[in-house]
Amino acid sequence: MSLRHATLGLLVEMDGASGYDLLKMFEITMGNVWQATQSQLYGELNKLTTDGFIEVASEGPRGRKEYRVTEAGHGELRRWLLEVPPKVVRRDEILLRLFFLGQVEPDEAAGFVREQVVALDKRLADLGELENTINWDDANLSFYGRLAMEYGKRFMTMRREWYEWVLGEMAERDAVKE
Amino acid sequence: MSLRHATLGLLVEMDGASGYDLLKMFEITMGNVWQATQSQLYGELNKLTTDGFIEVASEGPRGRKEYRVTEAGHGELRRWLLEVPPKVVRRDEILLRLFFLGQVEPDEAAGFVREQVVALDKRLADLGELENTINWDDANLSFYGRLAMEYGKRFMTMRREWYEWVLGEMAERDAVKE
DNA sequence: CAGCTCATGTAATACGTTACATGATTAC
DNA sequence: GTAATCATGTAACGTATTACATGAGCTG
Repeated sequence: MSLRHATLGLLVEMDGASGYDLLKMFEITMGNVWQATQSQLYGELNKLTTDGFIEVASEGPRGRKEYRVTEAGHGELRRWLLEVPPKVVRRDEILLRLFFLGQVEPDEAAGFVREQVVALDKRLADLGELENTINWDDANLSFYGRLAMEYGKRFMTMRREWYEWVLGEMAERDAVKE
Repeated sequence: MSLRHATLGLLVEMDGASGYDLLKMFEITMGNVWQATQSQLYGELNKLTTDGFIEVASEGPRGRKEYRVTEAGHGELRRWLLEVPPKVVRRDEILLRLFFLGQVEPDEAAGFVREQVVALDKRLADLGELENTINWDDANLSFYGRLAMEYGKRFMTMRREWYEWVLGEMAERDAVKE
């Protein structure tokens, strides 16, 4: 049920927005935090409306609907933030592959890890670029968004170091085998 | 489609097993990597059989079915490992909450972060315990499993340090406000 | 023989992805 | 006037969670 709360939270921070606006916000600021597709978002907005957590504040051109969080919605968000224990979902495709890399040749395994390093460096660069692009005008989004961004950096750096370490371990093992 | 490959990979490493055995293996060794529920696993085993990637090698007491990976299954696993680009899903409920912590009082927000630290310490302790429990007899599972475990440790440690840093940032901000 | 563990399955529901579909408005 | 952008929606399918259901075999 977290898409629901991500939507509510963003709507509060943005002080009202359309589905289209929200979608962009998900792409830009929430890339490292929570993904959402267009279909999913529009569906959720309708459900949130039915449940009374948001309402259509005004309608604009091209069928645009500007949503706003209701009192009930603020309550729900607060309840979720403080009372619902976070559910940690652990599913990492890269780690999963690593687990089974013993089933291919050592050089193929090392190649896989090196590809991940390249991909990671690209993402780190993208993150740096994003950091410069973002308009940190909202006080809350700015403070907490910056914390999340720092997390992203630390996470990728940790991952990079671990990859290097893995390559070292692999090299060592293969050297011993000779 | 990764449950499929997690199942194939584990079946290869275990050199054949029942759904029940696999389920335990998922719980014990794959906790930090890939979660699976009982329903999901049994369903996937039947689909894998239909698709010819695994087969029932023998049947035991209580309707037990011992599965084994077929040639086609080995090929599929190899293909997935080396040719299918890993899909990174970024959804982190804790980070998501952090993003919106500006919407509750500062002390409530700090309380939330502190709770996460406690939960993390518990998981780190569990991981250490798990490390001692595991029977690292299979050469591949031992080598790659150890790499994955090291990842788990580094990940949690990074996270812990970041939480500390977050608490520091929060304290600083609140001090400035006075 | 009672209770535990082993062992598999299904049904309902929720959540997520991909693709398709449509049309209004704006900018050039 | 045509291309790009804004804007929303639905349908089909795949994946995941929860709960229910059932029974065989082992242990004391």
